[in-house]
Amino acid sequence: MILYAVTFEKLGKMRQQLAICRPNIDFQKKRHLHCTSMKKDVVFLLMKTLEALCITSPPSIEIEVPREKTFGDLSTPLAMGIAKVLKKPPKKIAEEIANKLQASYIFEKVEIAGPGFINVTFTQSYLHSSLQQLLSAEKSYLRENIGNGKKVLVEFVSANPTGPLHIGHARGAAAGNALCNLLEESGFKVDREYYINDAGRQVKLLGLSVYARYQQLLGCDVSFPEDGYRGRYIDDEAVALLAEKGEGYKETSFDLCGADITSWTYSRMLELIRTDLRRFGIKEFDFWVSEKEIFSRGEVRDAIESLKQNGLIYERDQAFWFRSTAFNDDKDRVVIKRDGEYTYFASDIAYHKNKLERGYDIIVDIWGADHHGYIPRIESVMQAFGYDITKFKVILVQMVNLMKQGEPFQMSKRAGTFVTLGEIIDLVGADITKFIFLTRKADSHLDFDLDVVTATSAENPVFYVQYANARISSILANARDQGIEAGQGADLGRLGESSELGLIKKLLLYPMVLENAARTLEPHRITFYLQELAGMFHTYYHDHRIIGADAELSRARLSLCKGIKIVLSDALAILGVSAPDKM
RNA sequence: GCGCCUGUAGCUCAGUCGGAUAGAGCAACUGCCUUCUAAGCAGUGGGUCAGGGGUUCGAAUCCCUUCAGGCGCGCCA
Repeated sequence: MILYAVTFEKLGKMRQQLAICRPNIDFQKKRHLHCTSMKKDVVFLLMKTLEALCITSPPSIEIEVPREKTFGDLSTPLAMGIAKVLKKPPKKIAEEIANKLQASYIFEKVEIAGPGFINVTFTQSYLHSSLQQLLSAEKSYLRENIGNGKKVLVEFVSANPTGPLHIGHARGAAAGNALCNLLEESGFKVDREYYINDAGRQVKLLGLSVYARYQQLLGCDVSFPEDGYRGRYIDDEAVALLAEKGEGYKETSFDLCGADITSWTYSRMLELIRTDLRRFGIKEFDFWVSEKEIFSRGEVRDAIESLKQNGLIYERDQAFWFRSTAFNDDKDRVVIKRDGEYTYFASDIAYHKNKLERGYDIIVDIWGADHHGYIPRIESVMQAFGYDITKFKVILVQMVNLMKQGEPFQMSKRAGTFVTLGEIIDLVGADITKFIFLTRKADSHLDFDLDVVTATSAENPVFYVQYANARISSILANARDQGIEAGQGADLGRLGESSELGLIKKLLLYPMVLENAARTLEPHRITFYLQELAGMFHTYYHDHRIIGADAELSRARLSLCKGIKIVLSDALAILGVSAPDKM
């Protein structure tokens, strides 16, 4: 299990930050260490050791958590990695490194195992003082600033405003929300964006559908549009329209009143979407970008014109094509149709140009996995405007298979067989739904069985984690009633049992979990960590009395509990899941 | 036909630029409430990492190939 890897370039930077680069440093000195996380302490020491051994060319330093407890607390395969370059056997290199490391006060043991792993075990005093740091610094101790203020734009959900959100949108919303929180907490400056496809015929069709139902309500024989939306919510909108606007549109042709009805319905749909997202616990979007406005500001025209000037647009068969094959795409794409209309892709070009020009360091699009075929053409757009595609990341969110009693439940907006996000929230709950989504990586298929997720608590891992937090809250409250305040001058040295030391180590791994999740854009790693930490706590709780006769020991254990609670609630907050104090 | 994704325990899924004896939850079975929250704990069983080949100190992970499933390949939106 690799938790950290740095290139030597990055190490150079760390070295500068730490402002110490003498070889032959005194490993007994404490002052250079312990200003940062457990991982950084180890990486720093390894780096110094390599310097002292005049090893200057290794590719990277990886820090892993070994599977087996007997292999120590952390481990590095470093020696195997550099064996080839140094033309020395890995075990020999590992030995030299280990001998040097041994001298550091933070290690109880430094061992060589297997083909050349270096396994380190921390001293109890190191663990105790690290826990103390966590308790006093809280959030700041848990953070690795990997973003460095870089600006990130994350676009997600972006569902057409032609109806309520459904469970597929919810998965994208949960993923995007957690990712944004995670990046923000990792030192990035994040903007959340929702792109509204309000220019095409879909919105017009929405208005037409409501118009038809409205006329039918008034007994007028207006035929329903063939591709119209047949969901029940359309009927509701027609009823609402009648209630609000009266019979004023009766027997009026769509040409005359269509614009009114469409915009009335459209804004209500958008409001519905916003409400559902809010109820789902998704943080407010910073920007709602309207496709229509991109058109009306002339950005589509300008974007195509700019490509044209670069010779990337040509005419064929009375249509205009973007030469995306000049980049990564397998065929050129039409941007202006034979009838003179722009294609959907044309506004996508303009929209992504717009994104690029806003000066972000990283642009993340979260799409439904069925759009994966669009990646090459959007990447082509990026390149056509002279940007590096490495700053563009697409996260594909796989479909959710909604199930009922083990059977697939087919949804169709047009057909009207539809379970809305609002209904899911009422039926299942926002926390459960979000947590289940975040327990899988985005790009994996997911069955969401309404009967399973609502049935027993055991099926819902979110309770398991929240319960640990609530238990601790309850214990802390209990202690407070007895006049004991956690974290106040406790002697953490009293935490000497292996379960206690194990919990401390687990807490100290949290910053690395966050960092890794942020680096890979995979928040689900946090979810797995949470379940492990909660599990360790439940076991500990079961076997130990926190508040007991020994006042000193009680205070120490309360401090440990507080540390666990800090991490649990922090991680849940990043996932966008609540951490109740009582359950 | 071409491209992308997926294939890991009965089920749902983790497994980190390739690392040590492949993990968790659920389901099944067996125990644990006079205690700070039993939405909990402890234990047991469960594997040809879809198949085959290659790369190397070392492969679930990388490459090739076969098979199975999903999705995408519009002058639709």
